[in-house]
Amino acid sequence: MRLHHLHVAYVEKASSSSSPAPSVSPSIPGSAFPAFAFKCLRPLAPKISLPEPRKMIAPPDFVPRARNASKLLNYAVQVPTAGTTRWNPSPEQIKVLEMLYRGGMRTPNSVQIERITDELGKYGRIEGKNVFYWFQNHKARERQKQKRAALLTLSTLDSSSLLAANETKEGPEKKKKEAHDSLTSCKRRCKAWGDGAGDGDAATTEAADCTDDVTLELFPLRPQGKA
Amino acid sequence: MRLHHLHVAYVEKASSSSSPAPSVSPSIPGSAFPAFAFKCLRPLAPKISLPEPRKMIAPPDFVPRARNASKLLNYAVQVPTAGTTRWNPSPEQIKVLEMLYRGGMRTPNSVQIERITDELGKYGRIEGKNVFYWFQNHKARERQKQKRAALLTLSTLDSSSLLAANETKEGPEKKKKEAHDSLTSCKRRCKAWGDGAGDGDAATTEAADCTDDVTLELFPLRPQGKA
DNA sequence: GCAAATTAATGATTTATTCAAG
DNA sequence: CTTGAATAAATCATTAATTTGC
Repeated sequence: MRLHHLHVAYVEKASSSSSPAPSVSPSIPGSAFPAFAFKCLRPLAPKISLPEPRKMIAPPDFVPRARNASKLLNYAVQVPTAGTTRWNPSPEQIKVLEMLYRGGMRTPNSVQIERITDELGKYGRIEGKNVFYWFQNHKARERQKQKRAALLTLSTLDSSSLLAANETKEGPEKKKKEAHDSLTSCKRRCKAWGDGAGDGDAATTEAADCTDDVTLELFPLRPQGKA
Repeated sequence: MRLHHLHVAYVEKASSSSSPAPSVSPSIPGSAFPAFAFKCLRPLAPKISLPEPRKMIAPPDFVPRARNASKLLNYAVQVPTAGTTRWNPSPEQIKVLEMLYRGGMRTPNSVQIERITDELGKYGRIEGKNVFYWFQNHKARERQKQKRAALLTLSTLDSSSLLAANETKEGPEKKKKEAHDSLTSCKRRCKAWGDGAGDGDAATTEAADCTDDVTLELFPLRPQGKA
């Protein structure tokens, strides 16, 4: 009954970082979006326009994980030539991302990610997945930070049981698994963030309508358009 | 000093299965692979060949979840024309998927997914994400089924404490969070399932080399090639 | 002062849990 | 109730800080 949204991945230009010019690197070729930048195109059958096109998660790459391979068999791991490993966000990028986060953005949709990626691309190599991951991780870690602080506060003004001995050096100390949404009661708050319903060829959707509860514009610098 | 791997997304061919002569729903347009079908290609810099090219998850679609959207604002959700909502696997599809699962496949890589999707496309509408999700869910649910059975067995032959009252109607009953890998000791067994390291243009990798501990061929019916 | 060893942050995956369509 | 779809939590792995020995 819904539309089917075909997701079209558009390739990134492949060899992009030949001359990174690290700090601000203006010329990040292509690579606007890795792959998960698919948008919902043809419904596969003449469907009506959904309320929203249903999102879609992007499954992993299916390639098995190579846990500590590089460590185990580190034979001649030469040339750290250009940064090609994991994304290393520049201060500007982090600043903007945090601004957006504080603005209330939790899980940006494809259009938003595209914008953000495009914008942050000015400050260094970045891909859509980086933006996505950043929000995922940041959200999660802010939450757990808050949680920790919360129950530490509770315990402090409750019985002062000195549970500070927990994280002396033990990072993952079994976790409490409690207080899932106690303090951070804003569980699933503003889940409706834009739409991402790029219908068919209308890829130029504004996506600036997300006036949910935050009034922060995505990128005031770039109201619209690609240029 | 590490090596880096750049992951390059490759576009899907869009309309590959133009005339599959399917048994059930004939006109499945393209959609051989959604987007998460990227593979790790060139390292962007002359890196040495990794043990394996590092996988890459495919971040969700970024479109916010529409939990009960269609229910909340179900204004004129007309025409249930053709099934376009969620994938409804045909018996043949399920049969093949279960066969593959029993064969040992847990998380197929992109090449495998592509194949499976393409193959199962003969039996009805299907997308790569469906295959991916199926394996995810099936794995998870088989695991929890096994876990449940395991500790139920234990409790039965231990003290017969009748903990069956737990899941009368309460699906998510806080979970035990215990016995993470007690009975299902095969934790992360055959994680090495193929490679997905389609090197460069050699997209016609066999992907039939995964002779890990299962000898089941992916699709004996279709040894290789698209046609 | 620098480079190897160690620790802390955090980017990237995988797994578990939840939601809702059929 | 089953199960496809999506999100959140947990986990892993890599990179930057930091420390230590020279």
